[in-house]
Amino acid sequence: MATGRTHRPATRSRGIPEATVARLPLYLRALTALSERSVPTVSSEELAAAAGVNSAKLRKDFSYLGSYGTRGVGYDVEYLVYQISRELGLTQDWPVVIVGIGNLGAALANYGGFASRGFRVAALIDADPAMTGKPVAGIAVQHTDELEKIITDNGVSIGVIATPAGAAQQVCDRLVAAGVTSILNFAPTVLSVPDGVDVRKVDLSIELQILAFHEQRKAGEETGAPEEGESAQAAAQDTVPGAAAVAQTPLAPHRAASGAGKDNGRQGPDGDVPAVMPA
Amino acid sequence: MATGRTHRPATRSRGIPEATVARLPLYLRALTALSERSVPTVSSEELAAAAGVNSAKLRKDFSYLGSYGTRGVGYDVEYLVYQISRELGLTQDWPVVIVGIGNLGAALANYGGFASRGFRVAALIDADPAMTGKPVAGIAVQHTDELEKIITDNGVSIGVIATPAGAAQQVCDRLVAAGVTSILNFAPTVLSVPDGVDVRKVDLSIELQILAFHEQRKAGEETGAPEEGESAQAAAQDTVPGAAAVAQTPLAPHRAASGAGKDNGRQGPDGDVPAVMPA
DNA sequence: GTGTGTGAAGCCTTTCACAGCC
DNA sequence: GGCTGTGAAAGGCTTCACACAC
Repeated sequence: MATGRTHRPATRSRGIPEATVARLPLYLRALTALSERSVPTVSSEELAAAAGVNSAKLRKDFSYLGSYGTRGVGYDVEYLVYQISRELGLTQDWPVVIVGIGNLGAALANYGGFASRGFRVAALIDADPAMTGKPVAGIAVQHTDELEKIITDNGVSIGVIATPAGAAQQVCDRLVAAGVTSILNFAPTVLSVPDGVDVRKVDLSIELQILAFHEQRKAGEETGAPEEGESAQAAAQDTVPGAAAVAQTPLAPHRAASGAGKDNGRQGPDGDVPAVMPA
Repeated sequence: MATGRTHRPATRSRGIPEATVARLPLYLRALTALSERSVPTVSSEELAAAAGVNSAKLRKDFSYLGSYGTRGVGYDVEYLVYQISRELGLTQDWPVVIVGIGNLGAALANYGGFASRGFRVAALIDADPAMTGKPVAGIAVQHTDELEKIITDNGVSIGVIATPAGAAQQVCDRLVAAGVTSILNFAPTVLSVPDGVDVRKVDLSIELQILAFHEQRKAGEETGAPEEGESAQAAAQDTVPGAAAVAQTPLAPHRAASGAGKDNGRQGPDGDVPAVMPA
C-alpha cells in the first residue's frame, strides 16, 4: 500500500477521509431541515447538535471541503447544502435498480428519500415470473431476464440487492458484468466483486447482534458484578448532556471483499429463501 | 477520558474493541455455514476469506476473546460458534418489538434471521387503527396504545423503530420510558436518548449517498482528469486478489447522540409521511 | 512444517486548544 | 466578543512479522 495522502497542498485536496464522507449525508440532512425552516446561517455548534456529532468533528470535516464558513458568524445554510451535495455527487441524477422485490425490495421502492436526493428508481427486477408486470410503488416489476438490457439502456451504475442470500452473488455478478460499479447489498452474504466495484452492506441481523452484545453487558453490570464497568459504557457522553451511547452510521473502512466465492451458492441457515434477506 | 483498557491481564479481559464486536456477527455467520457443512476445523485464513476480512485482523479479533485456536491446526468450528454466541449474548432469548408496520416493518417482521439468532419478535406495533389485529408474519399487529404494556409484560429491552421520521422521537421516548434500553432505528432522524440507552442507526439514504460519492469519483477519473487518483481507490485490495473496495458493516464509534430534540417533531423533506422511512 | 497469538509499527480518526478573522 | 479553521496531541484500529506451540 503506502498510499498517497501523505502531504498534499491544502488546495481543495482530493482526499476526504472516509469517516468524513460517511458523515456528509448526516450534515446534509440537518442542513436541508434548516433550509426548509428558512434558517439563513448556522454555527458549528448548532449544526453539530442537529446532526448528532460534536462540533470539533464537524468543523474538521468541513475543513476538508474548504473554508465555507465565516468566523464569528457561522455557515450559510444554502451554500453549504449546495457544496455538500456537489461533493457527494447529488447534483446529478443517479438511476438505480432494485433487484429482489420481496417485502424489503418493496419497502425500498416506496422509500421517499430516493427521489429527493438525486436517486431515481430506474427499474424493479425480480426473478419470480408471477411478479412480472405487477406495479410496485408505481413501477412495473420486470423479470430478471431483462436485467442486462435494463442496466445498459438506463446507464445504471448503482444497484441495490434485496434478494435472498442464495441469489445475491449471482445477481451481483450479472449486475457487475452489465456495468454496475456500486452495489448496496441487503442480503446477508459476503459478495465478491472485481476490482473497482464498491459494495456497501446493510445487515439487520448484525446490527441487532451488536445491540445484544451491549445489552447483555448492561444486564451483567446492574445484576452481578459491577466490576470495573467503565470501558464501553463510560466512554459515552458527548456534546449534549441528555444523550449518550449512540452509534450513528459508523465510518467505513473501505476495505476489500473476500473471495471464497465458491460456497456462496449455499444458503444461510433458516428454511429456504424466507421472505426477505434470510440470515 | 483516559479509559481503562490500558493494560489488563489477558485473562478473558472485558474490553473488546467496538470494531471487533462489529465483526463478530460476521464470523459467526461464516462459522454457522461451516458448521452446517459439518466442517470440523477452520484456519484463520479460510475463515477470514469466508467472512470477508483479512486473517491478521481475524486473529487479532479472536485474541480478545481468548485463545480458542490450536497452533498448526486452526479453530474448532463448533467451539468457536459457541464462544462467539456467548460473547454476543445470543445464548439467551431477546424479545424484540417492531414499531411501525409499513413496508419496512413488515419486511423486518418477515425476516428469517431473527429467530435463528436468539431474537424473537414479541410484538408488532402500529399507530394506524386500521392495522390493528391484522396478521403480519403470523403476528397480529397491536395498537400503539398498548406499547407500554407490551414492553413491560414481555420484558422487552430491544426495540426496532420503522416509523416515519416524524414519529420516531416520540416512539423512542415511549420505548425508553417503558424500559427499552437498546434501539435499532430505521427512521432517518437523530434520536436523542438518555444516558445508558444504546441506539444504532440504519439509513438507506446515507448508504446510497456514500456510494454516489465514490461513483462520482470513479466517473471523474476515467473521463476528465486522471490527476493523482490513487487516494481512495488505490487503498483497496486486501487478502484476496479478485475483490476490492468493499465497505463491510463498518465499525461503531459508539458515541453520544445529539440533543436539539426540539425540532424533531418536524418531518423531513418529501411529502408528509411517505410509506416507509422518509428522507 | 503449519498456523496461532501478539508485541510493535503505522495509519486513521477524534479531540484539544488556540490563533486568526469577522 | 464570537466562531471558524487547523496544527498538535491522543487514542484506536489495522497491518506487520515473528516467536511459539502443535
